Amino acid sequence: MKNKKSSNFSEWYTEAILSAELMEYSDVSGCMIFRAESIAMWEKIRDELDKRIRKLGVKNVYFPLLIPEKFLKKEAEFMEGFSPEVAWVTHAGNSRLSEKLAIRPTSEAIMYPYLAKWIRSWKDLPFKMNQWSNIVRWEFNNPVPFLRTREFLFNEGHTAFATKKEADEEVPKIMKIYNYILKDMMALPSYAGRKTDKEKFAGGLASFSFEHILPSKKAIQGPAVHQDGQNFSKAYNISFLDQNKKKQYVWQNTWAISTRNLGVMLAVHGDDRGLVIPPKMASKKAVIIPIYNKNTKKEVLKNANKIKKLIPDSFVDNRKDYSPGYKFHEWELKGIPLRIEIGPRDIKNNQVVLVRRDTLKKTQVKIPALKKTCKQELENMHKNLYTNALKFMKENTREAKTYSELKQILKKHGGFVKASWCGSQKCEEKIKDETGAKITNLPFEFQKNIKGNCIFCNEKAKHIANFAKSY
RNA sequence: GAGGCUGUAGGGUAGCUUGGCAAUCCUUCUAGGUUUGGGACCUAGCGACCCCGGUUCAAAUCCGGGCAGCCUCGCCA
Repeated sequence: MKNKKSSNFSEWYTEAILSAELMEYSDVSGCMIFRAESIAMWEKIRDELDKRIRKLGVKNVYFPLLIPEKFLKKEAEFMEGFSPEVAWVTHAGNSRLSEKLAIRPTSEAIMYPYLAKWIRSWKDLPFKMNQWSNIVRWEFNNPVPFLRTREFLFNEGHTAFATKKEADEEVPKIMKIYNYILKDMMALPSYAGRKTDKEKFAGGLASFSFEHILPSKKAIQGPAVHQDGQNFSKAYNISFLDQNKKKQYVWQNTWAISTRNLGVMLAVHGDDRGLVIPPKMASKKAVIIPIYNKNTKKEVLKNANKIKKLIPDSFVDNRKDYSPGYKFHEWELKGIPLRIEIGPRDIKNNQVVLVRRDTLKKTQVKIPALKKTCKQELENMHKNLYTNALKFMKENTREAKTYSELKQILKKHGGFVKASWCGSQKCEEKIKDETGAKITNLPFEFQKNIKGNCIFCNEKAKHIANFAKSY
């Protein structure tokens, strides 16, 4: 690694991801190549989410990539929110298409006309579907691996209910699943909360999100659940006859987690030696590095292979012509959670040298205890990564009692700033204009016993908001 | 979409101010040999001036335009 995380985060991040072979730039700016190891991580998220949403009765579907322009225009606010970054297909071969087709920036517009067709009766509800898709949002900002790619992957859950109550009840269930993925798989802390009306999803009623902090002390949005209310159902005429034969519009939710979160995870946990993959996200959890010479080679390799069988998701790096030191560096860069070194000296003592990627601490472990120790160390590593990340987030969450304090903290430290807010969009906008910080969300955990006055207008405060400059 | 900085082999670089390149060094890669407890060594080899124009006898170097990367700002997941 040429760059240090602490002194040059952006370049460290790009260097680590490219050299760990997770991603490659393609010739189309912003459209990046997700290489095998990053897709393997994405698949872990996918599998876990699938497993959990299936239990809620959600079924996977697949809708077309291309959306007719007229579909997209049905919901005005939504269209307006996305139109600057929609990519269009205008030609087939040399002939111009009679209607241009949008490459989906998200799938509401292609899904909902058909939902309108499929949902007729109260018996058709609730209707719960999910799609794993690639979408294109043609941003004009600098693309950054995972964090900002023009094409990215996400899940998009789309559910429809007969009543607002049912739609409301789904929100915490989905939030809980996302929280599991963030906290228990990716070792990522976050502030979960409600978006303000200004920041919510275009065309929706309310949005709930998880907000993370990057090492650069900027906030970045994680997964989100949007309550669309009846905005889309009215625009796309998704209605049903209720038990009283009365026409009703459905209440809808959408929810998503994207490949951006992989970037957040890599950025948060990595160090000056490269990436650190949280154990539950690593498809290879341990690398076994044999150390031998001509005379001991056979013996060492034999023992290394035995250990491979002992430790789940481990592999032996038996490449010739690479010194052990070279291999150490390579796997540290790639972030494999555990390294097991085994050489003649270890074999003699019936032990190995175990090194954890996060602490880099070496311990000698007797082979009979190795399986258990590895399992334990992987758990400890997960806890340690989460604890450190949480500590960083908390250290970078400050409280502002006055507006000038807010400005000062943002300027001096960055990160999140807790401050009381009256709830008016006017104050929110003015603060954003003047400081560059927006309300990332209104964290659930901050909303108890609200006292005091709005930091900006001094009216009675309704919320404690998290302000931050965001990615 | 606006501004600033940058662009030389797979990666990292020297050269650019003052045009003379037939392009420096390290690393990776390929072949062979010797090695292997924290990026081993020897020998041989492959590999680049972002693109398009212009100025000039001559352009990596100067000029114009594009594209791409990095950093701010707006927007987003």
